[in-house]
Parts: sequence; C-alpha cells; structure tokens
Amino acid sequence: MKTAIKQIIHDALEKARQAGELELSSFPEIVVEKPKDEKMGDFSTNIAMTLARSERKSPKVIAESVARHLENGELSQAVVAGPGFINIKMSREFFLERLRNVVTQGEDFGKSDAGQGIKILIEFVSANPTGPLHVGHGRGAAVGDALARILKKAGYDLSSEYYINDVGNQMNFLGRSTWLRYRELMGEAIEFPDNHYRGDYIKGIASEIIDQKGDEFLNKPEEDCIPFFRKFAKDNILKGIEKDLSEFRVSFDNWFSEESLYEDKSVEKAVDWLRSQGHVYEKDGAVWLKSSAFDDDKDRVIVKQTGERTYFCSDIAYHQNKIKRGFKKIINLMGADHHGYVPRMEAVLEAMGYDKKIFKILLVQFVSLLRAGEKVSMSTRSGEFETLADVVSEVGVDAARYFFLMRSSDTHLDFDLELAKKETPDNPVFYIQYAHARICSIFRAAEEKGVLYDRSVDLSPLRDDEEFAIIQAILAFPEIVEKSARALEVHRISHYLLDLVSRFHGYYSRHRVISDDELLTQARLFLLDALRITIRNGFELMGISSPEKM
RNA sequence: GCGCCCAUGGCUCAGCUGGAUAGAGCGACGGUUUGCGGAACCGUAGGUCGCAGGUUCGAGUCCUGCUGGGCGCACCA
Repeated sequence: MKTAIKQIIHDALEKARQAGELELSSFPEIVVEKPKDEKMGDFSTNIAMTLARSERKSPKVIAESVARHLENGELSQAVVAGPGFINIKMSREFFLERLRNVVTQGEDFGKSDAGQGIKILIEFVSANPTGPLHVGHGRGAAVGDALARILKKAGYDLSSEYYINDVGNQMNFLGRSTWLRYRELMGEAIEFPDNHYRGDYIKGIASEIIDQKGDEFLNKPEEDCIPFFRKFAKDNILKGIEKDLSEFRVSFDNWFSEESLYEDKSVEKAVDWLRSQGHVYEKDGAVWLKSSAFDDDKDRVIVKQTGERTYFCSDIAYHQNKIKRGFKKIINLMGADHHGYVPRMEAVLEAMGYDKKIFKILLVQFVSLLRAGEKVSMSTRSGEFETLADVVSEVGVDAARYFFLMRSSDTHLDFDLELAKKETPDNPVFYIQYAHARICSIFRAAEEKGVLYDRSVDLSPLRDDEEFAIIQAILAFPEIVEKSARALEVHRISHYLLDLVSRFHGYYSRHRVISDDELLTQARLFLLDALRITIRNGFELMGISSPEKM
C-alpha cells in the first residue's frame, strides 16, 4: 500500500523538479508513515524536511511545492502541516480496491517478495540432548519458528535447522549418568556424582534399558557399557525433544548432527585450513585459535591437551559448512546467557574470510514464570514445573506461543501462567481469538438469515470512518510482515493483531453488520471476511490457531 | 575489573531507518445490554521516557559519562 503512495510522491517530486521548483540532484528515499492522529490524513511524509538542507529552502516552502504537484486520480487531498509534513488523504476507491485484493489473495495475503529469494538459514533451540526442553528453550523455539514463518512469508528462501551436540563430554556424562542409575535400579549402592545429570528422567531411561536388556550390563566393565548407554540415552532424549517441539508446532527442515562433522572429517579439515592460514598456534599442549586478532577478548582453545576437540572447534566446521551450503545469511538464536559466545563466532567467520555481516546472532532473553504474581523457581530441584512440555500442558500451545512471542525478544519476559489460562480480555490470545470466532459467528448468523455473501459484492456502501480505519489497518499487514522480517522481530505481529482486533471489537459494538440494508450487509460481510483472513494469516505466522468457535 | 543486554504512568510493555501533543493493556474510578457471541464496548485519573552532558531544524530513539538491574568473562556448553 505504501509503495503506491511512495510512487505518487515520487511523481510529484519529479514534476516539481521539471517546474524548476526543486533542484533534486538526487532523489531521496521517500518515507511514508501514518500521521500521529488519524484525523490528519491517511498517510504523511517528511520528505520536505529531509530535503531542506540540500535544497537550501525551508521545509514549509518545499512541502507546499510538492503538495501542489501531488495529484493522482486516487488521491483526494494533500495538506502541509506542522514543521513541514505533507498529509495525504486517499480516495475511498483507493482503499476499497485494495481491500478486494485481500479476499482474492486469501491465505497468501501478507506475502511479499521483499526477501528476493535470498537463501537464509536459521538455527534455533539446538539444546543438547541431555535433558528435556525447559521454558527458556520454549521461548527460543517459538521465536525461531515464528521468524522462519515470517521470513518465508516475506519472500526469503528460508531453511531452519537444529544442531545436535551429540559428541563430547556432555554425552559421556549422560551415558555415565544413565549407567549409574541403571546399576542403582538393579540394586547396587551408588554414590551419584554432583557433576552428572541428576534429573529423574535419567532414571526413566535407565529403567527402559532394564526392560529391554535386563542385567546384561551388570557385570561388564564401564568402558564396555558407556557407548551403549550414551547412545540409548541420547536417542531417547532426542526423541522426547522432537516430540515436545512437534506438539509445540515447531518443525525443522533439518536436524544437523555434530558427529557427522567428525565422520566426514570436516572438523579436521577446518582446523588444518585455519592452521595453514596461520590463524592457529600451539601453547601448553593445546591448539589455540587466534580469535583475538578478530575482536575477540582472547584466544580460544580448539584442541585440548587431551587431544579432544572443544565444542567451539566443531562449531567452526559447522558454520563453514553452513556457508558452503550457499546460505547468504545465517541466523542463530541463542539464550542470552551465551552472549559471550558472539565475538568468538564472528571471529571465526572473519578468520575464514567471510564478512561477519552475513552472520546474525539473536539473543533471546530469559523467561520468568509467574504464578499469582510470584516467580516460580526455575531450579531443577524444585517440584515446580519448568519444562516446556509442562507449561504447554497447563496453558495450551496457543497461549504459550503467544506469550513467548508477545515481547521483544531482547527483554526479559514475565510469563504469567494464570493470565495465560484466563478466558477473559485481559488475556491477549483469547481477545484476538475471540474476535475471529465472533466474525465466524456473524457469518453463521448471516447464513441462517439467508443473506447471500458473494465476493464480487459492491463495496461502495462502506463509508464509515471506522470502517476505513479497519481497512487501512488490514492493508498494513504486508508491511508489518516485511518490517518484522527485516528487523527479525516477531512481537510486531502480536502487537499488530491486538490493535487490529480492538478496532474490530469497538466497531462491532457500534455497528450492526447484518441489517435490513442488504447491500450494506454484504459489503460489511466482505470487510469482515478480509479481517478474518488477516487475523488468520497473522496468527499463522505465530503458529497460533484461529478457532471458529470457542 | 572487563564485556553484552535492559531502564518509558502503580504493574506488564509498544514506540518502525531520529520527526508533529510519548501510546496500549492490566489495575483504580465511573458508565454501556429489547437485535449479529457482554468472552464485548465507552469514559476519567495517572509519565521530569533512570541521571547529566553532547550531536541535530528536531532526541524516548544517536554519541559520551554516571546510576540501578540482568547475564557473561573455562582446555563447560
């Protein structure tokens, strides 16, 4: 919608230039926004202010000149206001024509080619397969998955990926923890080490092994047991993670195993290559990457004294692999507690000769669960739940996703469990879903009354200001999606939907949709159809359902 | 000590690449219902945008310093 306005302004600038009123050695970028107050107009531009300096004229004079040349069949008024804003009103036809398009596009409404098919990889969650997903992972999962949906909608060629840390020390601890619990369950007295995984789920896995294998491992030496226990526990936990995610409506295009990078020698090759470039040196029996040469605080060990590779080392190979797969932009979501990791990853990319701008790490801040205003303890020890699956089973997928997505991801999130469950307008998910259900209900009522709804209906009976405010809000949706994609900010969608829907609730309470005026009824049904489509499409981007009845 | 993030009405938060009189929701107070879902709507009160400088025609937004809070500074991830 705004691109049309930009074009009109552009034409006016051109005319002003031809008339000798403006120099315009270069055309500035035209910014179109909504005026502060809707009464001032449909759109406004500050173009005169940005031109003031280069034109050496006051913004007011420039604005007057541009406004004079603003003419277009679809434009109804252009006035200069304030320090030099040009406020523009468009004709009703301008909006109605575009509204018609919304219904024609249906579920495609909101799509754009802003991304120009650029290949993007987004990696998120990537929790170690050493335990179930907790609430923090849930936020990352919701944000990552929604971003993936948004970026696709905005025309990027997007792939999503989960990186599985399935090798290394953590896996050994996992295997050993399971093995110890196994022996314990078989009746041995075990002193369980503090640095092992103590969660109850380990006992569950151990007892599954007992079910399948009995006492087979009881009298074997540790070395002979660990590989089996490690793999069994990992597979079991990973299956659980996949299940939790899929129930949370989060899916990945690819699950990438760290182990595969060792199997195909990628890690070895990456280290050799870095060494050949002189980015690597040996000290204290370990191999170090000179990351400090690329703005990291210090150099980082990639091969330990023991000969084991660090996780950072395989991450190098992993990110090299991502780039080699042709991704032009690589997005990683991480918990904010890992932010110290950012400079060293950027250093790696620079060391490999890539522009670090292709790499974007999004830090997702912490989640505090609140129950009745009190913070729920997040410690593993406490009886209070903290896993994603528990939260989802309490409040449902829709509410959980909405709450994770309602705030900018770089601020801490207070997740109020009681509020999430409420079926009142305080709860934004229900408020929005209710609007959708209400619209569907109106359509049901119309059908009962025998009102014919047909998409080719004449829209000219729509003339109320409130109706046009809603239409404009609907038509802004593709721009919201684009901005959300560009800024990688999901919360804009939820704020947008809330605003959109509150306009509808107000409108609904003041106007009857179904009336004796058949033409008006049909036109209003059309408007509601477009609105319903917009709500659905917006919720779809957030992975939230749009129920027809509640 | 060093680094990253945050700071906007009583509470939770928006504020798009700096733009017009800083906006919502909750809570508080007061209203609204013969009709399509009251699971809703309308109104009132409430803010030195943490503090101090700076850049700019213009700063909640950018820069510097400070204060307060969160997080991180491993041959752990």
